[in-house]
Amino acid sequence: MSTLSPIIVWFRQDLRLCDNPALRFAAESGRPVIFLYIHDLKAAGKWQPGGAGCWWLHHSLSSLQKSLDQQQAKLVLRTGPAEDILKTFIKETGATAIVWNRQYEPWAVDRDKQIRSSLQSRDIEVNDFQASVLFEPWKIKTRTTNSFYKVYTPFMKACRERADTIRPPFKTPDIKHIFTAPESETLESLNLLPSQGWDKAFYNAWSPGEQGADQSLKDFLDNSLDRYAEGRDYPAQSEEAVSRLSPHLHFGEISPFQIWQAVHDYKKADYEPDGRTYTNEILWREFAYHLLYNLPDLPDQPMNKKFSDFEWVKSDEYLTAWQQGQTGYPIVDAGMRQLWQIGWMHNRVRMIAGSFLVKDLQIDWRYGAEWFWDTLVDADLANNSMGWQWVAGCGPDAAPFFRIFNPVTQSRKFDPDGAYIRQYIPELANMPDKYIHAPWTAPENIRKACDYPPPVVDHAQMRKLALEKYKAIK
DNA sequence: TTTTGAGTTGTTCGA
DNA sequence: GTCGAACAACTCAAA
Repeated sequence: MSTLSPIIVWFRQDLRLCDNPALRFAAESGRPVIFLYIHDLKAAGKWQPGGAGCWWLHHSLSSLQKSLDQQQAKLVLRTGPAEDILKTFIKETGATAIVWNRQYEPWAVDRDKQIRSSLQSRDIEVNDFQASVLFEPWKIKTRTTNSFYKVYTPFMKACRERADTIRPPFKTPDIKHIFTAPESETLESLNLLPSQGWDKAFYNAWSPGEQGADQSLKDFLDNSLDRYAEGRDYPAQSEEAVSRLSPHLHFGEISPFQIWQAVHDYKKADYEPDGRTYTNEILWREFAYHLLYNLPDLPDQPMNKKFSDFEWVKSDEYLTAWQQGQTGYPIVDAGMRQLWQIGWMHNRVRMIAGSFLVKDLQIDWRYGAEWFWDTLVDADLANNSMGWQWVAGCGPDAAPFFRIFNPVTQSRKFDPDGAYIRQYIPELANMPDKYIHAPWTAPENIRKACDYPPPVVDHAQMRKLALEKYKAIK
């Protein structure tokens, strides 16, 4: 029997048992372990999880509960400000140690710093771990100026030079001592699920939780990795060759270490170019965390300050049309409806839809970021902020101002037979292939037979206007 | 210090 | 139909 006082494993965005350094530390400490999740929506301020994120969180917590149950352990749920909850909880359990895995969102960094010093002043042993990024965002520095990277390619090269430091994933630990679980709130009482039924289609599209994440990775390796470099651009279901791991990664149901290892282990000889293209995406994620950590303003302020003067259009009508998938540009609308239906959009289509909001409708990228934040199951502050700044052209590694996506050209190229469009826009089911990418060019009788809106704006005209505006802020 | 080369995902135009 | 160049100028990172 253990006479040691208990240790708390504070779960946050690391809802997994495998490759979990904090959990591993606790299990190896010999102390009785307590498993805690704190529900504190206020901590993140404006960036608290949106509707889709809450849906995922509910099911991910449920999955974690089940996994712990199998180990005869219990996940304790508590609601309230993290620091208060922890202090009470420590008093209640007599714990003298706590562990967690690090987060990098500015609000989380501040919160954790405060909690760490507050607990340490009460003689609580605090240990935190690197778990959700391959490289700590303060560790990768440029050779010449010893500052953080602002351009992806050199950052990526710097990461690859250090690839040998990427550790193999840890196994799920055997937890020998489990503390008798204190009282827990029920998962239902956290109220994470929507009261209206907008989440119906989510259930078929996703399996939140660690097992679902492992399965997604396995499916991706088995079916898609060896055609990823090319296939990743085609959003139609029958051709989709992406991993769909983004929500699992966001909630930490799987770690980048597990992915890195799995990709490198898988058919080593066939690593190029698909393995490299895919791991480059993992490194894009690293870059987003690198930027967010070093530039806490990233979610709200354009990196390129000239963009503070950009004259964005204020139009509720345009914004609503975009959000509801009623712009009259099928590829854009299909993407926005996919987002609404399953809380996720294929990356190629995110770029097209994002470009359309910012360059064709000329609406401030922050409105796009907010909408994505609320509707994406993979809403992630680092990825979302960087992605929108990139598409708007104001990011530190932005697309050149003249790179404006043509929604018709993109549609023809990446959804040639319109399968993706037809899946999400049933009104266009019978539109001939010839007109599917630009229905306004169809003869009137065909157009009239479909209940689909005409284009909200003229692309060629708006492109010209956008180019002029971009020139004006120089 | 200065120089040099490069920069995720594109489009259009003219030969 | 295909192909290469132009589309600005600037900032970043490394030599």
